[in-house]
Amino acid sequence: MNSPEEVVDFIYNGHQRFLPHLSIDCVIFGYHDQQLKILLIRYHDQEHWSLPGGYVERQEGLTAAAHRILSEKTQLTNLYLQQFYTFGDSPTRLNRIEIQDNHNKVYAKANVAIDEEHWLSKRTLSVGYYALVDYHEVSVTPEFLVVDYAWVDVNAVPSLQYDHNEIIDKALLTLRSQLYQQSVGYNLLPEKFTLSEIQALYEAILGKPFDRRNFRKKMVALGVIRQLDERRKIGPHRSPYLYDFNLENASKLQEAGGVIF
Amino acid sequence: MNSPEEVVDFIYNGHQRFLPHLSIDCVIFGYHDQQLKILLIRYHDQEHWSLPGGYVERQEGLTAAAHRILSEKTQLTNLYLQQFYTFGDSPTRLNRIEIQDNHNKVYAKANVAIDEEHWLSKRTLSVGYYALVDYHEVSVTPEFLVVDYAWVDVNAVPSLQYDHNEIIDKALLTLRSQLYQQSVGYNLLPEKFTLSEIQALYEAILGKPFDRRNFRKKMVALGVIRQLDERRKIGPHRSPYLYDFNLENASKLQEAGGVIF
DNA sequence: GCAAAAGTGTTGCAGCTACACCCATGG
DNA sequence: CCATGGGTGTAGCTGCAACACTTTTGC
Repeated sequence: MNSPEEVVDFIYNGHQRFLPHLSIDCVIFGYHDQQLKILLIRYHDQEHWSLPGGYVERQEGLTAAAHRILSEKTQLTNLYLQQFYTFGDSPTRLNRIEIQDNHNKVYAKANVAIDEEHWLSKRTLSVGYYALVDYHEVSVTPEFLVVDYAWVDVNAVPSLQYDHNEIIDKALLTLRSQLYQQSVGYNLLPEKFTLSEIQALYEAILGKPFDRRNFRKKMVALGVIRQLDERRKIGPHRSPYLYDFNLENASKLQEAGGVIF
Repeated sequence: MNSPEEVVDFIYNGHQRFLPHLSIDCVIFGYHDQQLKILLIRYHDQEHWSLPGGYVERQEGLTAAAHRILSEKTQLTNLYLQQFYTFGDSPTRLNRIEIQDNHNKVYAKANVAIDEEHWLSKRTLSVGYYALVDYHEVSVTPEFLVVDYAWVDVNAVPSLQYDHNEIIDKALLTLRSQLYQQSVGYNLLPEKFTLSEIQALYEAILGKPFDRRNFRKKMVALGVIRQLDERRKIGPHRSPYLYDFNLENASKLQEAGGVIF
């Protein structure tokens, strides 16, 4: 929604296009500067930041909706996207007055107001998806109601709107637990990378350091990555080997994963 | 809904009480006769069986709704209940005609019909919860529209309505992957049990046999169970020791679980 | 005494952790 | 030649899998 007209249309006609009472919230992970970051946005006249999100069209699959919303926000398609939980317990989700109030502050920018019977004033459940994106390829779409966006370190997330902090916590837990089953890094790193790079990524995600030698052995033994016959020049140091992801093996890991015995 | 009057009231006034477009489906696992079973129900004039489910009240938390629905169906409270996925992709969920048609067959028993604008004819997303219940304590409530119910072995689930087979598959995967983190067995076994009993349960859930000695070592080492200073008489055989669950340890396992490194 | 179930211990292997020294490169 | 980062191997430990014989009990 890039213009006041589109916002007004959304307010008055959105209920025909979208399902009420249900939204999708996206935890978009990007990796930059040795840090795992999350994309946050801030709506007009709102003190707290939010997760990017959207609504599901009436005849649209849930997964399709998540992909659409994400590509609307980041201009990226074909992302790694994973549903992790559906949130419907937080008291802030049930507080009509607060919800209506917040919406009205935001929509004031387009000179519209909603009353308590409006579909956007109602209680909303939210399906959480997390995405892994290449930080450098993201170009956040400037939306009319979004006055600011920022990539924040996962360890320094401010207090967010509604239950969005809880959503991020759960997303991180899920991401961590799936790190070795899915080829998570595939979407956060360039096609070819050095061992140090992927190790730094894993350290950022899991929040702890690893031993270089053991890390290499584990990743190669699991078949997650493959060493290439190629090195990269990196200034006044020895040239490190490049690696890439072994995607065939990843799908096998995925099938076997989860069940321990 | 135990009477035609309640059904009629639900049809005509349910939209005031419940959120539209959203349901909860429950995969209720019970354990009996060395088999892991699932509770299925069959609605009036429906060929296929279904999972028990229900709707979320407008001001009710999602988890609270799941508990309410489950206790309405089984008369049990305080169950182990776990959300595992939200389903909104299956084409059968988007096929209005089929949905309306099926509903009308069912509701014909109460002599009511719904048109395509009725809230129950609309596309519905479903939040999946799985529950673990003590098979013996369940007394399935006879509902007016439910003409039959059955406990079926997880390995012999018939073809179900909509995407309910997919829901069960995902529930089983989740249950299996959480087996050693959560004290899953706690809800499927009596308070005290023999090693053979819990081993048979784990074999039923994971679908493969284990070695008695290794199984005991693992369960005790993980701190999931504790051997008691008590035996049980079991006819013409040696009296086995009893065990119970070590719930304190379970919560620790849960925190550590998931993240591998 | 016999049939059925339960109790129990050891060995080998695989995979993880901990750990330190040398090499390559550019300035 | 030096500072920085990269490459590499081994030893010990833990945890898991494989495996068989003896004990208890009621009939």
